[in-house]
Amino acid sequence: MAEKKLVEAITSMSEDFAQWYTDVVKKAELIDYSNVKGCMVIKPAGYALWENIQRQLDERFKATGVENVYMPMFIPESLLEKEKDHVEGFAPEVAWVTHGGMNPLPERMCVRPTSETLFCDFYKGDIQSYRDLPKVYNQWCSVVRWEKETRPFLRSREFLWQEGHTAHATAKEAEERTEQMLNVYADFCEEVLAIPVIKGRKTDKEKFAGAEATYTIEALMHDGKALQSGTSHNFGDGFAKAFGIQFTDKDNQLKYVHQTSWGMSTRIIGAIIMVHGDDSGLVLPPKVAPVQVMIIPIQQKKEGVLEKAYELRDRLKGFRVKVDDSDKSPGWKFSEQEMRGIPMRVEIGPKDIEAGKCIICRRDTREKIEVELDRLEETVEELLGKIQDDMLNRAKEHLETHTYTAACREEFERIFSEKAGFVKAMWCGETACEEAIKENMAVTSRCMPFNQECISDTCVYCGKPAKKMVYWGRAY
RNA sequence: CGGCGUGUGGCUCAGCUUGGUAGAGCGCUACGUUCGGGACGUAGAGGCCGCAGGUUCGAAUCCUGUCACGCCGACCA
Repeated sequence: MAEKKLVEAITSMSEDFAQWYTDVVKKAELIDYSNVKGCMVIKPAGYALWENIQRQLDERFKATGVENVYMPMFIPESLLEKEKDHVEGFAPEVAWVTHGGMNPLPERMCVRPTSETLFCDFYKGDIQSYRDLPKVYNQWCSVVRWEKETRPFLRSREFLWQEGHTAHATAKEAEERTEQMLNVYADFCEEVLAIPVIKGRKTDKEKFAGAEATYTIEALMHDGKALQSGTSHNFGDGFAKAFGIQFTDKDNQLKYVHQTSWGMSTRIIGAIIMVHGDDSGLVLPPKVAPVQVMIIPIQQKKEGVLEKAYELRDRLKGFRVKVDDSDKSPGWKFSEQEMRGIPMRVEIGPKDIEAGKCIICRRDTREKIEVELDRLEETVEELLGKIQDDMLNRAKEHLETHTYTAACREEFERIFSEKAGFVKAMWCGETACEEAIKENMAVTSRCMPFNQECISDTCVYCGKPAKKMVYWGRAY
């Protein structure tokens, strides 16, 4: 990032990454802070981004047979308490509703931190026969978790997400669905958001409260910290037993269903910012950018300039395109377009019109390209595709060059003291060892990747026989 | 929940030590000149200084309390 700094309003990444993040979120006009700590106003630019994520993810869900539903936002305390591990996991961070108007409620209710219990309660009554299975439901909603420390998108007290909840006749089918949805997330991140991810399984310590197995996709941010970007849980029949969700199978036996849940939240917007952003602001992959092309007229008061800009806009109707016809100076508009992460801008002024050309400037590389006006549509299409591909490739390269391998404890500790990124290392499989690593090194296990490698025979930390290769890192 | 910090026009902040007419820059409005990397001039509008007590002839400034927000830790998507 040795580029010239064009705008003072954004702190540079190298100076203070956290401040850079906050500056970008604000200057790109994604959110405003609100009067409630940890709750944010998502502004048009931020919400349009979420809508694009939502739409494309939803299409991918539906292609696998998912149906959307909506559950209540309140959970009676008695219902939340039905699954022991689950309530222990979430109790510290739920918000309680105790009154209706002036009157105390007979039973307090929490605002959903996640809706497993609600889906289970519903499924209990809705499922009788194997013919009622599978249930493959999803809801788009917000949930509330009363976090102590909050950051826009990364950790807010209320956040938007989707939560899928499925019920199946067999353990095998549930496991398949769990993995299938993890793959949907991973493919979505890579193909749409240009974010490469590591797919794997969480250790027992890190898995979801009440789950038998949690799968995760982990992405690496620009500062070398990890971000869990989507999760998929296999509950086995644990919730089914706690809630009594039974069905009569073909063999006339009463059986418990096997369940899964999976979610992706507005947190992914934080990942987009921290994977692709630079010192000039946000950089959006063309496939999710609410505006893909900003046309900026130069000397727009001169005869014919604005008209030409509108004409180009009309010719680019197949893309998400806008003309910045405000009366700011061109330099201002350039900076504005860059801070907002709009993938491409078209500069058009009297000189260009005379020459039958325009200037296209890529947001990701800031490369300026002179384009014949009659080749505009094809050039824009080609360049948007190239930007998308290049962004993924750069992110992949960053992931690769910031993934290290440690064979022994000395190496493990040295890498984390000198570098930021993922470290692949062997692990004995014991929670106590994992806790010691966290305690002493402030490093957590991110996942046990599906693509296992054998780095050594012994645990990188305690030296006992190794069971799994683990990605370790510092996480958001 | 612990540590640190901040509350003064829309925003960023100065003023507070040593009490005495509420300030600057940016933004905003109007008009004009500009326009290829955050242009400029002129004229305007906009504030009971987070809130509540107290001290004082007099409080943005001193004292007490309180609330809110931000950052960093512990916990979590």
